[in-house]
Amino acid sequence: MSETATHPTKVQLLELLAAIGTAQWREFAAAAAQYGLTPTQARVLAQLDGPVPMRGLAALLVCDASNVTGIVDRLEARELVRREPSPADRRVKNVVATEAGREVIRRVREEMQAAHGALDTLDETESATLYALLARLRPSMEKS
Amino acid sequence: MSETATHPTKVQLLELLAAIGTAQWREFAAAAAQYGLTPTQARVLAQLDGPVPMRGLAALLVCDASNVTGIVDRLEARELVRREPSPADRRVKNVVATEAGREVIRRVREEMQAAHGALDTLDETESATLYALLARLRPSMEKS
DNA sequence: CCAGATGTTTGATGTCATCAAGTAACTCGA
DNA sequence: TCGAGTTACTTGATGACATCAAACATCTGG
Repeated sequence: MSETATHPTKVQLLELLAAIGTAQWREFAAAAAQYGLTPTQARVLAQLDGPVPMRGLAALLVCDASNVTGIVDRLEARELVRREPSPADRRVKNVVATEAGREVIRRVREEMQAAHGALDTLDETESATLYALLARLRPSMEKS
Repeated sequence: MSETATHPTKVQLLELLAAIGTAQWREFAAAAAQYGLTPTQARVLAQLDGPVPMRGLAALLVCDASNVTGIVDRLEARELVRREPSPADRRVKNVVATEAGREVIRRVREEMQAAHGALDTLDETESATLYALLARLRPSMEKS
């Protein structure tokens, strides 16, 4: 392990971010799996605070709309989600989490937090600093 | 938008980390796609500094060994990778990046760095601080 | 030397991803 | 108002990943 605590290179920072990112993704996948969900299904469920049209889910997941059909089909088959027609636009189907769906995603979230005990070792100043620095890395998502 | 810059909650930090993680993953996927690689293929290629047995790749990817067979098949079909028998153990096949494979992954890495201009806005003190804080979040990955 | 463990592949199956095409419904201008 | 164009969703074809179970060759230890 190298001694670069004082001046990490850009590459080192990128790699560290990537390592943390994949670790977190695996934790999320594991938590979802405990409830028989794929990561993608859990991700969809997590977006459903209110009714969301299929098209909106595709935008959130950054994927083709036709993909969402199948994902919601599987969630619906397990009664975690419901399609209901939009009153405003008969083309649109709004996806809504059922009570069971909300319960499942609530538990997944709980486990994610429990898994991250490391965050508890940061004091308030440190977490504020970390948050501020990370916020500057958050992409605004301009076009390429 | 809430006013919690001074004291972000654990949940907010987790969400910010997740947002950055998925953004980075998408950038990686986009960079890989420019060379006709799937994210997984690029990830495998990135691991191949030296010869790595199939089993080792499965461990790095945290997936079933049988999965690696197909991934390496596709990379090998495009001459980005080669299987060579291990001299030490005739069961083992070592995967090695070809010259073309090394070149491709080098370019993917370059684009990743270019994409992250945001990192350049951190001065040395800031990046050192960020690195130190993130390092404390890096999981040691004990068993469950 | 033989029983068990290990490394790789194959085959079956399921989920996620794309694209192309089709249907229904909305919108807007002529 | 009517019709062309856009939008929302689904279906079908195809391909990459992911798992598991099973087969096979090879190593390893007693």
